[in-house]
Amino acid sequence: MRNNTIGSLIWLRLMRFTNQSNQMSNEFLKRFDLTTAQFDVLIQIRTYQPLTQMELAEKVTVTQGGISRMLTRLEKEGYIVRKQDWKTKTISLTEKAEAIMEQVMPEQLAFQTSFFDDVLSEEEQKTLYALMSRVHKHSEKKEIPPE
Amino acid sequence: MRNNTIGSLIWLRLMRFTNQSNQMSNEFLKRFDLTTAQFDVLIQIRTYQPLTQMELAEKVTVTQGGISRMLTRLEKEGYIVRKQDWKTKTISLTEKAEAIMEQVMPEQLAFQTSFFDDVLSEEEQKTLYALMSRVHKHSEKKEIPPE
DNA sequence: CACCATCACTTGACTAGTCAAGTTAAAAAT
DNA sequence: ATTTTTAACTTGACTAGTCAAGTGATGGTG
Repeated sequence: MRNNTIGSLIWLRLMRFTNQSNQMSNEFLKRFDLTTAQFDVLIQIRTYQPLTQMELAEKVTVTQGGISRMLTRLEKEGYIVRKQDWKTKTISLTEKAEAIMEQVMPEQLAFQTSFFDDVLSEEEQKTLYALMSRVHKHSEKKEIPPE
Repeated sequence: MRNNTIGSLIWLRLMRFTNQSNQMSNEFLKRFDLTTAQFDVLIQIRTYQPLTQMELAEKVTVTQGGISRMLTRLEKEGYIVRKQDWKTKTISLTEKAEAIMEQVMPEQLAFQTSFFDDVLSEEEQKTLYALMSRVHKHSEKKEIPPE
């Protein structure tokens, strides 16, 4: 058996690229005292607030435990508030986070966009998006092969 | 300013997909008592052994510190050996790891490949690979915009 | 030959996440 | 009205990684 398929080459590229661009995004966001993961969570809260931890966890595809820890950090930094509301905790942004996001969002958008705008035409980007959408959607309903 | 560009949509898909498929890969590799990160490192060692930690770190795009920790774990599990050799540490696989890799490699290759083979034609996969290669290569020489 | 720089690696303090067991408060059942 | 169940969240023990300060052996220079 040969030890490479197109699929496995794509997989590797994808992993290395996301890893790399994630680090660069962290470096970029450092000027706002944010990490990529934090930005991602704050964006979701801003869009859907008020919401519960369960809902948020699902949106950012992290476990319950992961979101709990992340929110503890964000709360300590004064970006969000959680209030016990019935048996659920309702999350919303503070003024501080609201203000920061207003400033960061357009910059981060431009930063992300530049990874693609710099090297691909509009048409190519559409193709890439379409292909990745199909791959992603398929992966969501994929099952792990049995032992 | 609108809050989405094609680029940012691609970015999100890429992040979510790699995150998702990484978790699935971890689940898959559990039967061999390996994680995706460990498999990735072992593959590189197998291909280039004997090599130094610096070289390895670069191949898997992790920092010096990261590779040091990873190798400590792999050594504890008996997968690799490090021997002080001049002022460098030379890494190589143990028999145990060699045997496991022989078994895991084709399965993991098939697993990775299935993410794409299931939904894209050969032609589409080539297109996706070409586009991602360009994006990835560009990102490697990209600079973080100044403050 | 002693001293200092340098290179390869390690380590302490973090972020970010996983899983599984442990809380806690409201709902349902007896 | 007390007990049990359940849903939402937390936490302990890990993996995986970052950065920056700390080792330790090698090798050049005064």
